[in-house]
Amino acid sequence: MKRNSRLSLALHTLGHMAGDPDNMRTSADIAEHAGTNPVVVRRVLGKLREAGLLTSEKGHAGGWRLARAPELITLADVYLALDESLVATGAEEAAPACSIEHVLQRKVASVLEEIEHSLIERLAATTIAEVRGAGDHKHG
Amino acid sequence: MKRNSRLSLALHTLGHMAGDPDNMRTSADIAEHAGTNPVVVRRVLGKLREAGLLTSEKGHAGGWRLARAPELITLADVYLALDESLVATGAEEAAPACSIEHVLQRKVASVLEEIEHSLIERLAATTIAEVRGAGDHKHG
DNA sequence: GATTGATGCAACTAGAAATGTTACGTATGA
DNA sequence: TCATACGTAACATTTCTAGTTGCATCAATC
Repeated sequence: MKRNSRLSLALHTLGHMAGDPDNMRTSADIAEHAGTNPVVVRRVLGKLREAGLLTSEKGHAGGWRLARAPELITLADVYLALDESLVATGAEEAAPACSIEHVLQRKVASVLEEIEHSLIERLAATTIAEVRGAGDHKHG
Repeated sequence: MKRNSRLSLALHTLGHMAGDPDNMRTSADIAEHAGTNPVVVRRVLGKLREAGLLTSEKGHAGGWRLARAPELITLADVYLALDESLVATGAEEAAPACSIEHVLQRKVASVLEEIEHSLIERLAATTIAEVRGAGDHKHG
């Protein structure tokens, strides 16, 4: 796979679940559909569970399920749950040579943060239900 | 450095140049300011030159300079020049098992493309001049 | 209670992608 | 002619992510 596969995998899986929310799915099933490994699935879905988007159950009849209606899960929820940080960079070099440098560094960082915030706002405008099927064809 | 360092380096350098557009800078100078290597700088700035944002000159008095006023260079110009693709994923697995899978894959991809498009629109709303200093303090 | 089948988690491997580095060719001005 | 700076290729290093294996834990079923 390539970059952004976590986000892609998460959206893919949630989209599936949105079509049949009561159905419990195992990580093995999901992994096969997504063409990856069950452990990878559990890793990603574990993040979503921490964020309260999914629930999981152990044992014989265990598996994964949506924690709430797909109309109430936005792409921003997913993005934030995965700790993605697409545009914002982490901590840069601590102490630059001159103070102008320092000001510029902070300015660049703040601009990028602003962009990231705009991105999250945009993500919040789309729900998993919309990812599923634009609302026009339901799954029984 | 870490991820997104190309975009960060580009904005940093362009911000510097915006403060004194007539000054010619060498990749060695820029690299020292940014705490990296001249070759890396030339790599990144080369992309910006291809996009027409910068000009470079060889030889004794050579170096790098803005190709146009910083007010006319947007963050979208920079982003696109660097061939960044933050949210959109490339080609996925070609043929999924069932057709529902196929539809869902395309749907996820199209949603991500839409998000990326929104991001670029947002980036186009900010110029290098604004990155420099929010427009209130100029450099002579 | 034993078995089966699921998650949870840790450790390790593998591979890809980005950066960093060295070296050399080419062009330009002094 | 020489010093300087870009252009580029080749290679090394680092970092990130996915993939894999193994085992503990827990719950339903036999």
